[in-house]
Amino acid sequence: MTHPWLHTPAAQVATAARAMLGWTVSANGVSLRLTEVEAYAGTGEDPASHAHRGPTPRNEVMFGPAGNIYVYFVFGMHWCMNIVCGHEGEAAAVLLRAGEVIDGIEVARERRNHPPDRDLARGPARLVTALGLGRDANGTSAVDGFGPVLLTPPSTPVTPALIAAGPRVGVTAAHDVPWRFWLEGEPSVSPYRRHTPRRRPDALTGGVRPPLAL
DNA sequence: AGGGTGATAAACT
DNA sequence: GTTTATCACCCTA
Repeated sequence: MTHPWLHTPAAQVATAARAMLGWTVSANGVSLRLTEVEAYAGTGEDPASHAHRGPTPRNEVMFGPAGNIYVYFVFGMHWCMNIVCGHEGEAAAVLLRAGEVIDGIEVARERRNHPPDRDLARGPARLVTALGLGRDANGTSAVDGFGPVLLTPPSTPVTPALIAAGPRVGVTAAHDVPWRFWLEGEPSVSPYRRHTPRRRPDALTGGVRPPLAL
């Protein structure tokens, strides 16, 4: 079995996520070694998951076969990608948060407008940009060889002692669930950022607000 | 090193 | 109308 996590039930998506560290993602002439991922479970189980409230047009791919890619659009400008896990009909996915470029680095540098190398795929939206992907990859397979993306096992397995876990980045709900996994000591791992509530701009009234009572 | 914030649009209530 | 699984850039140290 070359892709053991493909047959892992959705309830064990965290195990699947750990198992994906060190794997290679290739697309459009760039290959990355995954250094950071996050697990998201399904309906009713994980308030931070897009599938928490059941199927919608956006998240329907999460309910499909494992190995497919779920791409979503956030903050009006960024694309992020997941690998779907769990059996068909269950919703679970692993968000690809960061990777180390191991092939096609010149292409990646151009796509990302020449940042420091460790930032090329440091963060989920940067990772998608470095791979030259977007909306079109949604629903394609990362394992059958016919889609734009190919996910392949590491040549040398990850050292288990290097795997660290902690809370997921930027999520509003379930911010204590330690379902973010990364490889300790990798420069490409994104810095942890807790969700910061944003105050909306004051409407019409000129922005006068009463002093905050502490 | 770390914290604040503007940009910007689709999904959801 | 509100929220958002982010990033780049600017500010204080």
